[in-house]
Amino acid sequence: MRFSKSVPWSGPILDITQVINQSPELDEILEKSAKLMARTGYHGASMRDLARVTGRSLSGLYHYFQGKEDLLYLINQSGFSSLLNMVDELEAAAMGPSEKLHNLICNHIGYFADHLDEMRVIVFGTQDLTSKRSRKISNLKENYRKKVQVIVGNYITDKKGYPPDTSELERKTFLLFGMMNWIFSWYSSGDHGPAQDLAEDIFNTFTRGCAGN
Amino acid sequence: MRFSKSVPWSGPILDITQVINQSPELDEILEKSAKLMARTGYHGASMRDLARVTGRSLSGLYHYFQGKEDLLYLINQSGFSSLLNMVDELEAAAMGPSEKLHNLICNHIGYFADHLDEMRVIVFGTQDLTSKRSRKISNLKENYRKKVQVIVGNYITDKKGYPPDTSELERKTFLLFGMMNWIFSWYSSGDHGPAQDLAEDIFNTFTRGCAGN
DNA sequence: AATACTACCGAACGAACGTTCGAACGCAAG
DNA sequence: CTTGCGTTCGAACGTTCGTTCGGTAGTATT
Repeated sequence: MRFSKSVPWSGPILDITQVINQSPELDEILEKSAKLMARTGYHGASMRDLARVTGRSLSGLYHYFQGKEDLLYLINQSGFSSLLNMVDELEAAAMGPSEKLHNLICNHIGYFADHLDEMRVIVFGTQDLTSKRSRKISNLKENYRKKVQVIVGNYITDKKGYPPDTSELERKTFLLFGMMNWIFSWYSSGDHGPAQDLAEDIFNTFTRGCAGN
Repeated sequence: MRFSKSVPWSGPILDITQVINQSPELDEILEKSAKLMARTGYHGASMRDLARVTGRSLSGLYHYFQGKEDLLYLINQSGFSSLLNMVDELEAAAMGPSEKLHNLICNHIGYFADHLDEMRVIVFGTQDLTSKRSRKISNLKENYRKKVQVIVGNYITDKKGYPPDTSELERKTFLLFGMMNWIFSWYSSGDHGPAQDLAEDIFNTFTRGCAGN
């Protein structure tokens, strides 16, 4: 038990870094909530709306989490933890810099395309979380960004024979994130083909874009 | 007078396509509202919050517009109209395809960097507008996207000697928008240098990225 | 049969929301 | 001086918000 005061079953373990949502019901609630919040934003989706789309009663929802804000926190944490897990595996893998960058982009785009609604919620930001939680999510995000930046840096170093200066590397990494993350606003697999084709296009565009000085 | 029922001075002309905010007070309200909404989102900024940041009373605000939703509409309309005006001028200019694309990116990034808060509000979407107004903004956005796509298409055609197929062109255009628009989430002129340098970097990355097949 | 616990709900609470209304102010025209 | 108008405001309206509380089934354990 995590909470000294006895609570029915004390909700999800909110302080853990890993993605262990030990309840399929909560997972379903998170997914359907993200689907709604992706359209309306966090404040735009009321608890009554969330009760309706999850097929539950208003008060019944509170059995799975302690407050509305938990939903936003869990959606963000789940997303960034998954991305971090993927890049951690990639870090350890035996691969050339180019292949690593290619895999990174495929993983990122693949996850994004599979969790478009959650990613849309994440793009809207963490302003509505308590500052402590907002900082926690920001740390996850910054960790991920730095690991991606290392992979991009290794690629450029390998390609050009010398490392890029930090501000150029940082900027290029942000441009890559731009191409990848902006798909939240336009991509659907039905209209624009499979995610892997898109990942391929981004990889080609970015690597060729890094070609010159 | 625009409204049959006599109203003090009837608010802004909301149905016009151009950016004619005939009141500097309204402009100031829009700017300060965008600054707050960029952090909190539309629903996250209450009319009482907006009254505070604009230095006015709650009810006093209603002299300059008819409802909270007008603010969101006007911010969106102002942004897209400005972007459209710039690209319209560029369309008419006598310039080569490469120079046109270069100017387009400089204009877009320059406007974005100068109106970061407004652009952040715009990125959050028009879900909170009435469907009629939401459609109006979507039309402006789609118009802009198509004009940019034409310029990108002319550049690629000129560079490769033959036109790209539509789905490739559409995708490349979205990737360009990704690099440009994603700056809403990271760019500040203090930390990352002047906007024109950034525009240069995006132009180089994109054009080199279009080099291959 | 009694107990304990999980899962769930209807009803209600106080707070905050967007909006309205009547009244006041300053100032230029009659 | 009085009138009318653009501008601003405090107070209040009805609604919706997130959350809480008391209670009820159903199930497993004793």
